[in-house]
Amino acid sequence: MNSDYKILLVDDEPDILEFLSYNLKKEGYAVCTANNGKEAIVVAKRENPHLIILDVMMPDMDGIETCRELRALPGLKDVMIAFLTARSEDYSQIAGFEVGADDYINKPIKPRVLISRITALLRRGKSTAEVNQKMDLGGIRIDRERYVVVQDGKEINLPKKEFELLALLASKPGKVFTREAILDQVWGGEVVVGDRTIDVHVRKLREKLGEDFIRTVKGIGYKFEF
Amino acid sequence: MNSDYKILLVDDEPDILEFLSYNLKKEGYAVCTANNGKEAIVVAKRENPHLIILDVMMPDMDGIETCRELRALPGLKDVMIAFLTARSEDYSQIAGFEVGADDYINKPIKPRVLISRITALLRRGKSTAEVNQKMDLGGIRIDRERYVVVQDGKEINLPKKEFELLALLASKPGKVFTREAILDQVWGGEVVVGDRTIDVHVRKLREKLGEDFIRTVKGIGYKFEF
DNA sequence: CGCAATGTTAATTCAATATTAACATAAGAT
DNA sequence: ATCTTATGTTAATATTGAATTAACATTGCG
Repeated sequence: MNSDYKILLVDDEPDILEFLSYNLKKEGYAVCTANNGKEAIVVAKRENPHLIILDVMMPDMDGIETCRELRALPGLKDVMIAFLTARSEDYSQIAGFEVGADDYINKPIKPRVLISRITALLRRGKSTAEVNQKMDLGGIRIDRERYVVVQDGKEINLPKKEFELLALLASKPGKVFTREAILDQVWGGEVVVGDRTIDVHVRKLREKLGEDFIRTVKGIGYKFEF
Repeated sequence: MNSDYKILLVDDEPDILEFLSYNLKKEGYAVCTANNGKEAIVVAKRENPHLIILDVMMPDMDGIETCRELRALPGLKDVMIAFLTARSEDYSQIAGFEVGADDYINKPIKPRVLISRITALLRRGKSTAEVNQKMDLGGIRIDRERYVVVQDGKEINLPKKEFELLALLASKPGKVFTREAILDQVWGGEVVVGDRTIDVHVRKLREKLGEDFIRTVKGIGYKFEF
């Protein structure tokens, strides 16, 4: 489903906001909006969208300027940014790309083109967004891309099941995962394995990482803590 | 200097080819041309350009089809491809993005916009394209241009598949590439070859470079490390 | 205490990968 | 074209190391 993606629309004209919002929601995207540049920055910080669509012509702070400020925010380095321009404004295409835009979209907007364009943009952005699947907790970093766990700078290579188990527990530190849930997530629904299997994997993780990271909650399951 | 970048222009109208070529060369880009889709594929394979600009409307094989075939070539996964379209042909924008285009450029073409656009495109592609020029890692240098691998000063000639496999793994040292990803990148999407084929190529690389450069991550894939 | 849940270790099973050699195909040479 | 060699692929078999289990030990809560 497209709702994996959140899109922030920024335009001073409510009609356009409405029109875009309607079309994007219909495709299943999560949509949030802002009426001007200042608001856009606030919302962007809060919502962390995957894509921001900026009208170039706006009072006070125009799209170019907004884009520049957005790009300066640490968390928003990897967001895709597209500009909305009137067909004739060539100058803004130039300025836009210089300021770090990923695409521009001409008005008047045709829904089919819009959607197609956005799909392409998000697909392109995915590569970098996906890379950031790293977690960092209590001196331990789980690096999915390289498939290693880094503890105090040392790389630890874990076999698949151990890695996935650790990743699951660490994905919500403090939360207790029942054995059932663990089997379901790490092993996959249908697989049936013996009772002691999880314990053994936990043992190995404790050997490799230290005894204190995974805690047993008797009668319930296991949790990661640091 | 811009001449780090090679651009392939494809159009059936000599005038346009001439016009674009002139403007791009003036900016310092290396330019090569083709008059139709078939020719484009031949030239692209030979020249390995960073960016291909394709006219959508061409006799025989149109831009969309050409793009599809280009994308299917293993060596050209990372090329940037831009389409040249008449302003009205919205349909081609849709089809174009679906087929893996990175941008489209409207006719009539204004030099300033063209250059700005191309700069942006190349910058975007840089991450992957530039890396593929020359990499230097742990005593190994991969020289795409000369298609050789240099290890401790010695030149090693690798067959195509071995070279591409090594180049892929080395393009992101440490990153684990799944077999699926490897097949997709090195062999190309449609081709179906057995799983053991990859192993055999890995073995040959290990024979030639040493056992320790390619590490297998059981259940996941392979990674390059040094 | 007694019992059920969890821990531990080592042995076993099993699946993924490695290896080799045979076969197929493409590229170059004559 | 035909021969020749380099490259690519497959199939059969071996090997490795991860995953699982079995057997027994320990814990901790009612």
